Amino acid sequence: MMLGGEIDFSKFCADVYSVVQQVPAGKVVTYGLIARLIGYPRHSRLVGRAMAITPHDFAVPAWRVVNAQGRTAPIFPQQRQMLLDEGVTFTKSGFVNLKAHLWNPFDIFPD
DNA sequence: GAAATGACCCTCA
DNA sequence: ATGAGGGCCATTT
Repeated sequence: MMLGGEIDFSKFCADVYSVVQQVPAGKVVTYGLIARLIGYPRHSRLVGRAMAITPHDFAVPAWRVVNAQGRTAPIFPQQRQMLLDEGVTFTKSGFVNLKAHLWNPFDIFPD
């Protein structure tokens, strides 16, 4: 059983991955947004930890996860090119253009 | 148990 | 844009 405040990390990871799997090609999602969507609004860092142990296969599109500034992951150098291959645009300074590519989880206004 | 660590987030200068 | 500083919180030293 989970004691107060503690987290079932394996379940947490499963929830994180289930969200990431819903992000379509050409869109990105942020750590903080994922954290809020799965009910752990203050755990953006833990989301990062979950992503760090994601196998580099195609089951979970980990490359579509960036931080709130549009920065790509420090330990994942290929990420930028992979996003470019999907048509994601970057600013001159190397940040993802979130205004254009941040995924809307509610899909109120489909593209 | 204290201190350091990290794919984070925010504000301000 | 860049950097500093504070806040955050589970995990690992």
